[in-house]
Amino acid sequence: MSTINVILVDDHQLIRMGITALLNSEKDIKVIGEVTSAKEVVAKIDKELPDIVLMDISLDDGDGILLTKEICKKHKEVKVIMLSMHLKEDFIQRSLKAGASGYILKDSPKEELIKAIKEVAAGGKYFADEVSKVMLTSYVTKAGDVNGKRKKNSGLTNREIEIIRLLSDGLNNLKIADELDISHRTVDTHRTNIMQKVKVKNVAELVKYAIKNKLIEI
Amino acid sequence: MSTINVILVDDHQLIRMGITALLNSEKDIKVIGEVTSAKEVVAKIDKELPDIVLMDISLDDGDGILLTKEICKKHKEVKVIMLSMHLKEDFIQRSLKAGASGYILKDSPKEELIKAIKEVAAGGKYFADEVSKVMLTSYVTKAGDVNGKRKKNSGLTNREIEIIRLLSDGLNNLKIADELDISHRTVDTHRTNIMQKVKVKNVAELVKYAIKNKLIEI
DNA sequence: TAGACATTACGTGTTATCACGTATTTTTTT
DNA sequence: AAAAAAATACGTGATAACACGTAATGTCTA
Repeated sequence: MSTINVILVDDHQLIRMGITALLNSEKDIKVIGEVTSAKEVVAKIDKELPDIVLMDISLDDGDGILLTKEICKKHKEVKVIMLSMHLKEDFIQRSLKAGASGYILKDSPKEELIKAIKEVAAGGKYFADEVSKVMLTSYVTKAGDVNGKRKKNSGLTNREIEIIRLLSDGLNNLKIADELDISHRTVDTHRTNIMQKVKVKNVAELVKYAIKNKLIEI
Repeated sequence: MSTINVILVDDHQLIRMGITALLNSEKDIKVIGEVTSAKEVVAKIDKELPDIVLMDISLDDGDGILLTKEICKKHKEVKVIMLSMHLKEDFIQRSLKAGASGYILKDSPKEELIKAIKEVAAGGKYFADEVSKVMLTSYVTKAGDVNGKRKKNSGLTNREIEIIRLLSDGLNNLKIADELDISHRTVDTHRTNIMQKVKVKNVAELVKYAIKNKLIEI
């Protein structure tokens, strides 16, 4: 088996170092690049074309899920594995929808990370045990629509959820617009619609809603 | 110089691995134990009596700062260095008060960690550059006097906490003023002071701070 | 292919927030 | 009693949020 080239996206140096140290002890896997901020991710991947991207889900200056979406759309041969601190059903689902091939937790045993990389590099998918369990539970409880068509999300669209998460991160309309590459007026529209849908009247309540409904991590 | 014995307290395996890998490349430093939960910390330290404890500030099942206090009180020869994800003035000051000898960020360069350990093991103190800057800023802005008087005005006042609760409930300045029977300009002042103290720049971040610090419930 | 929904974007105006301040009064601590 | 801290309040100005709208595309699907 040829070497699996990995690019690591995480804004915490110690975590990057940990993973790198861990992966370098595997001879089949090579970390060919590390990226620390959302801004640099796409350019780096365009340039290096790795087999696997290990993507931290919560970057300081961006959103790992959005980046994943972009990457998967642009480079079909590049596989993305999400790295997350916590088990959040919403994150898992949105990661999958964005095109991620795996989802593992930062406190999973090291074997799991290596296994995940190998499996995904071989064209498969990999989810940590706990993640699979959450997915299953969710699948069961959401039964009633077999075709993966869930709608009961208080009627929030994907875009709206994205906006909520960025709002909750403390970004203002302009920064969100910048992040999503749309007009700030559009963000304003989304915000208005969101407020109406979830029946809140300001950001404070929206953040609490987002936390309550596990749209964001605290 | 004899070997510096380190115990590592962090609930995330990958971070523990990263730090261990990093430290083991230094011949003067040896990681003699890893602890993953708050419950086990004190017993482990009682038993091993390390030179240095690297303490994650936010453990899943406990509070790194409280543990630090306990350790420092019990074992004067054991030095604690805090490991934190973020620059929070409040955390820094509480850590110092608890007896920590250092405070570094998880995304600081690796040299910094090693330097910190050596410095603290030698009886000194070490703070990451950014941390020192926050401490200085705080010191300067809080001291309106030239005499270099020490104000350790770290915590939030009762009134400020009251305001945070109401803000987090989605009330605006006017409604809060009404609720507390004070002028809305006073609320504005409190809000400004709060934002400065906890180093956030808008309500979204403040709500998350409040939840994180258990000032409010969700 | 017509209809529904999602996403995009703008106009206009009011109100709130936030960032600078300064400053007095009350309460607590020394 | 003196000093420090907390709580009170105001001035000014820039920027952002919020509340109404309208409306053009894009996308999915019944």
